[in-house]
Amino acid sequence: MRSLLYLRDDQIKDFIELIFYAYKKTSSDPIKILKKYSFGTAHHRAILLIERHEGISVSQLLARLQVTKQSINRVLKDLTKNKIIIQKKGDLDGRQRLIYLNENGKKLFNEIFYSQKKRIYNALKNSESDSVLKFKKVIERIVND
Amino acid sequence: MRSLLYLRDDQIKDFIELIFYAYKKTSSDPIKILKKYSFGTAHHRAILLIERHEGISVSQLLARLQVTKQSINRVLKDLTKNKIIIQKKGDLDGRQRLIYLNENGKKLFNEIFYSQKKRIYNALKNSESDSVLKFKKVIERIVND
DNA sequence: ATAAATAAGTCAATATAACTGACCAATAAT
DNA sequence: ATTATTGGTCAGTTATATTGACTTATTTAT
Repeated sequence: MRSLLYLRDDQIKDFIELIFYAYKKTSSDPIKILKKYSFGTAHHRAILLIERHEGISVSQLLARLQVTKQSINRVLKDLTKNKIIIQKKGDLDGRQRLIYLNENGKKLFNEIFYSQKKRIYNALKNSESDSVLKFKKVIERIVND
Repeated sequence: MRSLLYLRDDQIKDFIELIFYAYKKTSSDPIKILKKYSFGTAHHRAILLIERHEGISVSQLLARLQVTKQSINRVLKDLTKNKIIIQKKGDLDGRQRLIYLNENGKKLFNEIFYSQKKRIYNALKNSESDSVLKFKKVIERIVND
């Protein structure tokens, strides 16, 4: 196996470190906003997923967040109490409780998203579209084994 | 402001989601290995940083992990007890306790790294070097505001 | 030489976010 | 009618981090 310059161990270690900091930074931006509701990162990730997949079921949310039922339930309770989400009984499958952001929730999402968008936008605006698309392709390959 | 295709809100939301999964996946690969020592993600991140910066001081480690002194101390105690690291008094500044992996620690690091490397390597091996370099540039821009 | 600042470590109490395991109710699939 | 699935819940536990106060050793500044 050729030892390609861009695949040397040091480069790969760099990538692992960078991925950690990228996550850390993009997820820490909205913390001040979420604190107003005493929400944490668990609530944050749930809100992002619900916005991207309106009407998602509890088990789908569970699979995406890779946490347990007990864990997600605490979060969903908090979000419901604070009138961020509503849950509707599924039409096709009455066992499911499909989750939607309500008006309040959409407002909160936009606040959160704006704080994260700034970081990503600033990072990408000076890159060529080619770089951005290639970035996306590579990160997708990392995510999907 | 032009609404560039690759900078639309949906794309940016994709990126935020992808960064989360990239982090989640690269950090979950080594969990089985770490469980042998009853180490968690806190120990994991410390080991990675110590390997990349042999002789790092406690306060530098602290700053990079962005946790408190009390928090890192629990981890360093565990790592010392399990003979993963050693701490040496600094030559230039005797107050510092510089941290090094010992032989055992290097072995553990290699085990961990190999499990993560597979994922990154497989993702990158079929990409052109150009894509990989551009990926790195973009993620660096995301990390450094 | 003495005082102030810094690096590291520690004690105690608390918060949070997750976990395991067991169990139940409603609904769907066979 | 039986079994499987979706979701919810109770109880107990673990991992990781926090705040705040305090100590020791060492370095820097006056």
